[in-house]
Parts: sequence; C-alpha cells; structure tokens
Amino acid sequence: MVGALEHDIREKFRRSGYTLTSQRRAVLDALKDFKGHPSAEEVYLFVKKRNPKVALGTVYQALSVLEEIGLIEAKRWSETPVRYDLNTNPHHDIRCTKCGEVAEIPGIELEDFALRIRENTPYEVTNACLVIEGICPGCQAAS
Amino acid sequence: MVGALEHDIREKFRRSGYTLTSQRRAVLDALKDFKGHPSAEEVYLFVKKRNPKVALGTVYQALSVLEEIGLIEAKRWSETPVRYDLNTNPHHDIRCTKCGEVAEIPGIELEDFALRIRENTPYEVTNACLVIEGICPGCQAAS
DNA sequence: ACTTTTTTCAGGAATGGTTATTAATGCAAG
DNA sequence: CTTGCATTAATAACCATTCCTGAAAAAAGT
Repeated sequence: MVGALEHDIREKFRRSGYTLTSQRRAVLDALKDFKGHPSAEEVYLFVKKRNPKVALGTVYQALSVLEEIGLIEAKRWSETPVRYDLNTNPHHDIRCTKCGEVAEIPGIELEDFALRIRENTPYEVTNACLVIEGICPGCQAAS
Repeated sequence: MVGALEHDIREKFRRSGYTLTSQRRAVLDALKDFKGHPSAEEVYLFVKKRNPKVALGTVYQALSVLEEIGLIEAKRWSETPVRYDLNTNPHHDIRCTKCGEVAEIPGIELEDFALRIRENTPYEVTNACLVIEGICPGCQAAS
C-alpha cells in the first residue's frame, strides 16, 4: 500500500517535470498523518513542527503543485479556506455546515459519472469534484 | 415559464420569512439578464446601472439570501471569485481552466445521484453540487 | 570537483474577495 | 402616528491567497 503510493508519488513527479523536494514531501507527509481535511494553514503548522523553516507561502505553492499533478485533492466547500485531502481512493465527503465535521459517503461510484461527463462534452475533463454539504446527526439532534 | 418562475420566487421568499425587496429583485433580474455566470462584482455592476445607490455589500448579502432559499446556485470553481447562476433547471456546467468559458453538460441526471447520497449518509443533505473543470475544444486546438 | 543555469524556497508585503460594523432607512403592524 | 424590526449603504476590517525579492538548492554542463 505504502509502496504503491510511494511509486505513484515518484511517477507523478517524474511525468510532471517537477522535482520532489523535501518541502513537498513534508506536505504530503502532513496530509498523510493529519486526520481529517486540513486547510493550508493547518498543513503549514503541521509541517512546521518538523521543519520550522518552511514558510506559509511555500506550503501554498507545494499544495498547488501537488494538486496539479493529481496527488492531492482540493475540497472547496462553501466555507472559505480550501481543504486538502490525499487523493488515494476516489471517495466523496460530506461536510456539516454547522459543526464542520467531515464524513465519507460510501456507495457512490464516481467512475460512471466521470465517464458520462466525458461522453457528453467535447471538453477535456481535468477535474470533477462533488461538493456536498449537510447537517450531521449530532447537529440535527441539537437543534 | 416566467409566470412559474415568478410564483416560485414569491413562494420561496414566503416560506423562508425573508422579504422580497427591490434590491433582491434587482439581483435576480441581473442574473436573469446576464449571459453567463457573473461574479458578485459583475452582478453589482449590472444592478448599479439601474439603481446606482446599491452597495457591493448589499449584493453579497442578497446573493447569500437567494442562495440560502434555493433561488440561485453558487459555482465554486477553483478560480477564486464565486460565480452565480439562476437555479432554474438542474444542470451541470463545465468551465475551461484556460479561457474561462463555461458550457452546459447535457445528459447528466442529478436526481438519482442525490438520492444515492441521501441513502448512504445519515447527514441531512442541504447542498450537493458538482464542480467540473476541463479544457475547451478551442484551447485544446490552440495548444 | 567547479561553474553555469534553472528551479525552488523563505520571508514578508500586497492583493482582493468577502464579511462585519454601524448608523440610517424603509416597511409593516398596532 | 409611532413603534419595532428587517434591510440597506457606506466604509472599515478581515484573512486566505498570491506576488515579489533575494537567497539557496538542485540540475546540467565542463
């Protein structure tokens, strides 16, 4: 699992032409260790623990590169700061608009959906992402 | 068509408890007349033509209310300013990340998808929106 | 191993979309 | 009329993100 991921990382960097620097590696590690979906600033704080020299701007740039080459996924929920997720297995997340908790939604296949999109548009699809928001059971009970 | 829309507008305002003010009406009109998917600022400029007194903040607030009661839809593409669309018939848009052009994708049904989401999560789903980006045929040819 | 060239990084300042604040306005009910 | 409450205008503040600079590191060439 880790080996495959490792191979995938190297492969995607090689094909993109970007170099796998220690900073970009550190951002990936932070996303792997972080439970949940950190914002850029949370990633920054995480990375900083091990390497206090990194700057916030570097994290932004690293995240941007990692998203571009498809190693991570950006979740743009309506709440502002963009949140990031390791792009391992395709899955969908739902986010509670009240407490912010994020949960996965099983049983939704993205493949056929992406395929249908490609069939119905002449565009070259580079990114398809489902943004789902709702109210978690806890917050439903509280209200 | 217009009558039905008109009825829908009044109905959604009535149920929400918000009042249908002239400013909110003007924002709706701007979205109806505007070809494409304007940003908040573009809506503001459009509204300002007829009523120069409106403030940008008012437009933001109106858009927020209209989105909350389901009359309009916010498109959060990766490019920053949020873009808005009249929420008439459910459809999906794809946006070219190079030139910014937006096109509709026919043949994609959201209903069964939304249903599957509801079946697979205990969350009360309030918002489900598909963000799709790609490269338009023109930009593909240019590159 | 050295030099050159290119890419990346750190630090901090600047940008710009969005929100918050506050006082004024308008509308609706009593 | 006037009292109360939602909405608005105007402006200031916020804050996530980007831009910019010189420095450092890495890659490529000698």
